[in-house]
Amino acid sequence: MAAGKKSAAVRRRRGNRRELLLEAAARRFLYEGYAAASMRDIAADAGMQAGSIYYHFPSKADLLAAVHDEGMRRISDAVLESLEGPKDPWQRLEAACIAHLEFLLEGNIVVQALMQEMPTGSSPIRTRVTRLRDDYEGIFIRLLEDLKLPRGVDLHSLRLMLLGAMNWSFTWYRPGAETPRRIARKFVKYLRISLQAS
Amino acid sequence: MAAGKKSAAVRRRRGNRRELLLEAAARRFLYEGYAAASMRDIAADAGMQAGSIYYHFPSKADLLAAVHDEGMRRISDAVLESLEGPKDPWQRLEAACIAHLEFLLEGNIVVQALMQEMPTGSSPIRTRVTRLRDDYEGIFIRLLEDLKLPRGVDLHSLRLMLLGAMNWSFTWYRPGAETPRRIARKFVKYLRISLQAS
DNA sequence: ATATATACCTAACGGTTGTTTGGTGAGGGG
DNA sequence: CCCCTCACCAAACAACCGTTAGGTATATAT
Repeated sequence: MAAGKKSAAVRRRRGNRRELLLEAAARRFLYEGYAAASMRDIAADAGMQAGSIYYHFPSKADLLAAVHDEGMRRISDAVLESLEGPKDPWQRLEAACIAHLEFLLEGNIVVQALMQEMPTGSSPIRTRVTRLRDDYEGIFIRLLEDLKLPRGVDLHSLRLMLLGAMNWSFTWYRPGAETPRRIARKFVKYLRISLQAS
Repeated sequence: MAAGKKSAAVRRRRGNRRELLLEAAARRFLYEGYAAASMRDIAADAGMQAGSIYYHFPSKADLLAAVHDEGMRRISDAVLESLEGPKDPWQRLEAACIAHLEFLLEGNIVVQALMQEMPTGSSPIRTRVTRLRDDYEGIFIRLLEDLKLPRGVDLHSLRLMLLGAMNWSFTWYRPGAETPRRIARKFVKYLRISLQAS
């Protein structure tokens, strides 16, 4: 069909520019924060005018939401892909943590922007982003369940502890020192020693 | 001396208003973020005009720095005070973690404002705040050293893991559920099982 | 060749921002 | 009584903000 062909070509062009905009926005949001990042600066980084952003996104808040959506999608894909290889439950947890930290600390800027700022207030945007985050963390809940830990171990607190330690590393990580892979391995090792002993 | 008497009275008046301003600023910074919080709103919360802030602080950035200074001072005092009782190293660590989490999750708004936003860029303000933070975390390094853990345990990573897990709890903690005290106890318990077993 | 949709640009709008300036009443010291 | 410092107020400043309206070049469809 000619109609389908055209549609695909148009989508490609639109998508390219849109993605450029998304990355520019992510970078500004990450380094300056949402409120301090101006639409004019974001547009300039993407090589366009401020008003042109509104062809792609209806508002600044929607732009932030789009960055969050895309970031969550990318890190989710990466973690799920890392789980395709290993079969042993502890190896699977380790693989997921490595993927999580590598994407968070060295991966795409869109993923890193997730750490800087949640959409504030109680807007519908915030609730949707929160749900995306919960879905993602659900992956780790299932991984912890598969470990068949002794009863009495609180999987809820455990997940919060592990993800908290990893996410906070975003605030102190510096590229020269320890790799994300080694950090992830260490955190999992500590937990493993702990919980197998009990 | 009459001069000394007057000076004290003046200082008291000045200090009271300044502190009110500091708490108003902390609340706005916490709930809206630094950039989104306007000097007019902060001033209104403290019952004064926007311009009057500049009698107490030379700029908005300095106001943020003052909030950080005060917050770090308060949580440091609280943690150090919690260490005056217990003698056993593990009990001391637990006491410090409880004090840390209680102040962070339920304590004064000035302390909570610490979690929202670090001063951005590479300004001298940021470096000073970073040093304050390092000093504070030094308390925990010393507590971990006192545990006399088996060699091979990386105290550096351990501190980052423990503090990371605790600090990140700020993002998911909700007042109705588990208390900060119980959360802190759980985190320390996990570590304790882990490291004594190895 | 004409029509149409896409992907922008230019220019402007009203509002808000951090900050400055000049003034002012209260209250204690001499 | 005067004076002076403290702790503010009122008003304005230029700059910048998110957003909108209207125009336009390009590429495709007919």
